[in-house]
Amino acid sequence: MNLSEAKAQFIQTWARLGSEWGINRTMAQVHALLLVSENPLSTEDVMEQLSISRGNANMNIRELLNWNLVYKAPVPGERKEFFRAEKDIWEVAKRIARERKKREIEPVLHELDRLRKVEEDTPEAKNFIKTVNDIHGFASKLDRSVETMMKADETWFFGTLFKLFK
Amino acid sequence: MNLSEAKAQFIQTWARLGSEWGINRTMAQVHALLLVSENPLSTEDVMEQLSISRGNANMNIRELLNWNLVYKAPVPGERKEFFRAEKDIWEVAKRIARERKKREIEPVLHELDRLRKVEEDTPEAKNFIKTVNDIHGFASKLDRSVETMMKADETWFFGTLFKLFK
DNA sequence: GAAAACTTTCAACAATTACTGAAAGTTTAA
DNA sequence: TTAAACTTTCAGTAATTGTTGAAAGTTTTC
Repeated sequence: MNLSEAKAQFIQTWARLGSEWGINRTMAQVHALLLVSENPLSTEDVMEQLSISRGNANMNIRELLNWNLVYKAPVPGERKEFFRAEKDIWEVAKRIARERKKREIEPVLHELDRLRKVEEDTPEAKNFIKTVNDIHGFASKLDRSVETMMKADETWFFGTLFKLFK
Repeated sequence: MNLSEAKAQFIQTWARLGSEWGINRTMAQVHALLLVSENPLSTEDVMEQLSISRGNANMNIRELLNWNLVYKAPVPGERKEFFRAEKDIWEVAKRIARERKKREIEPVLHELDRLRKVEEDTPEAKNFIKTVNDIHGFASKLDRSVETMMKADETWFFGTLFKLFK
């Protein structure tokens, strides 16, 4: 297998994974493309290499900047903007975790907390509250674990995890 | 807030969370409905309570059975099938993790492994291989952690995790 | 063994989500 | 200050994904 073939397949794999986890297919493709590009790319490069429109490229690059997965990379002597991806995969994982936690988990935790306050005293209501409570408790433990992970260092994190799980 | 209102909102919240994580909205709704239902429900109950068609109800219930998140619950004297959800939230988490790991993570790991075998010796190829290697390594550590989690007990798991992260 | 009770399938349709491309907006340099 | 270089927006369109409902399939009962 040659390099450009392998790169193309990597982009596809990454895109499929992304879309299975609720991340826009094209955003994942752009991310993958930048991950495997030696040098920073411009919007036009991305458009060409993925055969997508200017608007689409722009939107997805912007979104990747929001997620902090991609940086602007000024190229001396060029007026155009260039972009490069964060390549430290532990950083990437932490940033994705941070973003999804903030956008998706925290609102749910808040909502569940609200739902615990059902004002009925029937056995049925008690049962409902128990279910919601259980989920809330679990989700906040998970939330706190992610929080901690985000402050930790990869080697330490997995190292300790593995010793633990021996 | 009264109970039926709260249940309806719980179903909505669960459905939103599901769709943000790549799970079909209706499947999540059905799951949520069964989670907050005292007694097992029949396909017809689900159809009515969520205003969905027979085909749709059937498909999503079947899928939930595949994920092991829902059981058939024979009701004595009834010919119809009834269903109830697994309510132990730690079990639910493990089963979702198991299913997604199997369906989505493992194929990616396998694919990444294949991509490491680029047959070129340029610096560019070396760089590509490094990126793929890093991701592969990270993903398999994660994979193994999930594996371990699935064998563990909730109290022990979070207990140890928290002591660790003190 | 046939009809009633129930479950599953699937082609047509509907809803949702993503993309395009042209126009508007912004920045830069002379 | 203006025109060139570049970026962003967004209404219309396309692609994808999910749903319906009627027909086919299956199981149970008598």
